Amino acid sequence: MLKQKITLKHIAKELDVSISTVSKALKNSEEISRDTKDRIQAFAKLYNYKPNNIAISLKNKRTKNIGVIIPDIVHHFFTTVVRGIEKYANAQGYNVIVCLSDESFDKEVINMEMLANGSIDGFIMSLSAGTEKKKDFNHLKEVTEQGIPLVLFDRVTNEIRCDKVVIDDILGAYLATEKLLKEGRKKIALLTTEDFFSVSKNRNLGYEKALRDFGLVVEEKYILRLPFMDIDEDKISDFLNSIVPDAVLSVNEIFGIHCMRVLQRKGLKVPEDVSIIGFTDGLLARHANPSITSIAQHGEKMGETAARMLIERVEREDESNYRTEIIQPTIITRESTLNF
Amino acid sequence: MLKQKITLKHIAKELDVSISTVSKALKNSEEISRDTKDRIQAFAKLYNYKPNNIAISLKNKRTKNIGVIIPDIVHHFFTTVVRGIEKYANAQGYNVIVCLSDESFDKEVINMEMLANGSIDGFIMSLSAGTEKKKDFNHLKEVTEQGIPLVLFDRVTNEIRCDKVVIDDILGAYLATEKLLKEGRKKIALLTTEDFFSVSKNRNLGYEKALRDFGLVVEEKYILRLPFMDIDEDKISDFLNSIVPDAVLSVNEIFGIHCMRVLQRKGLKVPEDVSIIGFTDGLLARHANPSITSIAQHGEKMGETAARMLIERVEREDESNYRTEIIQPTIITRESTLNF
DNA sequence: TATCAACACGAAACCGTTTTCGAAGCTTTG
DNA sequence: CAAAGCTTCGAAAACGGTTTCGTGTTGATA
Repeated sequence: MLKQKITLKHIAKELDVSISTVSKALKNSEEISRDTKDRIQAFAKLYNYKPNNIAISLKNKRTKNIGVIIPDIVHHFFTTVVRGIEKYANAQGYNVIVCLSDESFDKEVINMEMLANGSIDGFIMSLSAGTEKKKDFNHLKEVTEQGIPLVLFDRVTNEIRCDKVVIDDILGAYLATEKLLKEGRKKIALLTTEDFFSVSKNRNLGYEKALRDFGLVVEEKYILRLPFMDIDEDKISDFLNSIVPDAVLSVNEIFGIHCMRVLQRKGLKVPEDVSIIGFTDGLLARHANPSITSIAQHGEKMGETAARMLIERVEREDESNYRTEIIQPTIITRESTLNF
Repeated sequence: MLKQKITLKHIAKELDVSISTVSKALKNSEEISRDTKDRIQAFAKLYNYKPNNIAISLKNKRTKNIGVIIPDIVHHFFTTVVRGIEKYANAQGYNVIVCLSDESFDKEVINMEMLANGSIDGFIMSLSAGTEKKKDFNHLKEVTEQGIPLVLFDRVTNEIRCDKVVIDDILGAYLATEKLLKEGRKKIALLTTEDFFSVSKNRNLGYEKALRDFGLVVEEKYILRLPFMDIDEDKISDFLNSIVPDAVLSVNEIFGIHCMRVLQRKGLKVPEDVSIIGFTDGLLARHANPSITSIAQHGEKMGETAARMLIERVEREDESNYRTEIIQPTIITRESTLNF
């Protein structure tokens, strides 16, 4: 009952030819006579022969696997990136091995080591919070020094020379802030995280730049820095008691939506009294009531781009001209802003 | 500059011993003298030797890779399952190769074939919508006949004999409906999809059973069947014009949250006028305003369970006693119900 | 001193392919 | 008719490991 996988050796023995002949016949080599090829190919089809991937990988030192290491998978943005990677990679005949670092430096290192010993042809990754805090990139350095191609996306570092894909976070925040300013908003609050995230830092910069460009000053009291991934409506509530903004820019979806909840409970109307724009065009923004105007990061495009850069490098195998592709964010207008 | 990966052969030549000696020394074999082992191990450590995964896979016909095929990754439930699989698998030294079927039968088949030729030790999958509609499971049959272990989760079929993990959807819907009834609700609407999804069908059954147990009749006019993955607030609005429910049970998060939006725009208050319970305890339910009472499907536990069942079977390699583990759903009480 | 076990190591097969090279057997050519 | 050239195939090495089995050396024992 257990149909054992058939190998070249089996076919060779059965048809009384050599393994090499079978191999060549199945590749339609000119070396083999029409007759023999027909016999072998028919037999192979009958028994549904498929070459063993592992053996092929060992032979040509190519696995056709891509290793993807992301901090978290229960996260809309990363999920869209993975989808983009998957689509492009699959179309090129590559498989995607996904590992989660769980925002931990140690897990990131372990995962890289697990995959770096032949399992994959290259890495696509976004740094864990732990790594960004620690600023230790030796595991990345080791991998690139071994000649394994690496593409960093979103959470990147200048310490490593490799291909990168980022979005222009400064521009994104600028666009958002500009839109709020053009609606006539003057007291624009910023909900952000601690600064060690490269993305948050850049978003803060864009916000500040827009304010200054419009002749306003950046006031620290309008900025609320919340701990990463911690949703504490009380802190937001306290913040909104200390100042009364007429608009809010949030560097992520979660902070934005909870800010809206707090505002609504204080009896304020969105967008009549307060406009809200949030980063990340995810499910929450789309389905909230009112739906939230967002800065789209185009994760799927980012994933596709990263996969394209990686596969190109894997197949060209040169190690020069590292590029950084910059994805342009766009603003998606929804109900949480005035939109005239 | 390009540090080539070092192999047993390199070490052997450098230290003037045989490859077998190196291999044994690195495994601390008793056969090799303390002296030689020390030399070899020191050298290996110095040059950071790591055995090549592919070679090992070829030798022991074990890849330590698990293939996961899911319909979509930008979907909170599947994402939590993947996380559960990843955690358990990683802890056991396995890697996870994720493939997306995109709800398409053809892609599901292609993905399985790509992985079935040696790349993985076993499959964990949830059927695509296309496959459930087509009722063609030959690709699954082929794989199991080859002796490749398979675990189905959530969207499963009776046609295939293998391990399965499902949640008790009937119970979940029953619990939800029961809660609404106990709140005194009498006119409970059901938002569901077409019947070919095994999950939706069971949820409908649970809803109907609860109504009957409480002496109510199931009225078709209280049931709205929406196309899969299509969010059309107008249809919901029309539905809510034709009947006036005092509670709504939605078989997924999206329908539920949009139903709430429509109700709110009609001036109805949730939960004062209408209670809402939705399946899938995802981001939307958690962060909505008001937050939505949900049936938690415990995706992470499901993933863990599936991974455990698969790895056990891979490592025991027997082919009997297929089990179906049933995850118990639980109700998570939030703001969209009365909760007394 | 001859015998034998223990020790330490190497040769070789094997996993399933690909690919180079050599060598038959046949046909063509001068 | 001999040399050359095709056609068609097989042997063997290679990828990087693991593992079985054999063997030479050493020291102990009778």
